[in-house]
Amino acid sequence: MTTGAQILSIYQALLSAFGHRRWWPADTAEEVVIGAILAQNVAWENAHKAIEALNQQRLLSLPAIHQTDTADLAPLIRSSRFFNQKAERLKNFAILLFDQFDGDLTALFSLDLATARKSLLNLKGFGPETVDSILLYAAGKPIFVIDAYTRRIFERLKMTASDWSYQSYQDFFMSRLPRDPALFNDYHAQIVYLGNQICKKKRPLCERCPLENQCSGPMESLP
DNA sequence: GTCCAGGGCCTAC
DNA sequence: GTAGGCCATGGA
Repeated sequence: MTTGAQILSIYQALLSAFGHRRWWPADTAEEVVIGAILAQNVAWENAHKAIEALNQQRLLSLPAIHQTDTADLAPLIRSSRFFNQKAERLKNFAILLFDQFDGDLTALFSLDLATARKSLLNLKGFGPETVDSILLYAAGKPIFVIDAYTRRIFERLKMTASDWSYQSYQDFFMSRLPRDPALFNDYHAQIVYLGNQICKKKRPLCERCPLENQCSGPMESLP
C-alpha cells in the first residue's frame, strides 16, 4: 500500500533534481485554456507552434476565437495535429464562455470545483485531462492532473497498474496528498518534465533519472 | 520509411 | 462496458 509520504518523497526527489518548474508556459489564463486544447495527444513543441501562429494572427484570445470561423482557425493550428477537431474544440469553449458567462473566464472559474468540472466535461472534446489541466493551471483549483507520463512513471514505479481508470489515478494522488493547488501544479509539472526529458516510452534515459533507484525501469515491458 | 508524441469520440462486438 | 479505430503533423 503506497502512502502519502512515499508519494511526497517522489515529488521531493524530482524537486531536488529539477527545481520548481513554473508550469504552465503561458502568460494568461486564456492562453492556458487554448494551450490545453492544442496540446491534446501531441508533443508540446507542435502545440506551441500552433499557439504562435494564432498569436501572429492576433487570434490568441477567446473573444477572437469566438468571432472566428473554425474553417479559418484550422489551418493556423495544423502543427498541433487533429487540427479540424481542435478548431471545433476551441470554438466550443469560447461559445460556452460567451453564452453562459458573458465571456468572463473569472466568472466561470468562480464556480466551485465540482460544478466547473461538470460544466466543462459536458463540452464535446473535453475529457478529464483537458478539463483538469484548465482547472488547475488556469483556475488554480486543487485538482490533480493525470496524463500519459503520470501513468507511465507510476506504473514503472509499481505503485499503479495499467488498467487503472483516470479516476482511479486521480483518487490515488488526491486521497494521499494535501489539497494544495501549488503542490498539484508543481508535482504534475515535475512529472511532465521527467517524462519529456528522461522517461521516454522507448529509449528511456534512466541513467539521468532521479528516481532510478526506485523504478523498475525500461527492462520491464512498456509503457 | 517507421515510430512516437501530455486525448477524446465513436462504433462494433 | 470496452477494445479498437479514427483524427492526420512533425521530428527523431
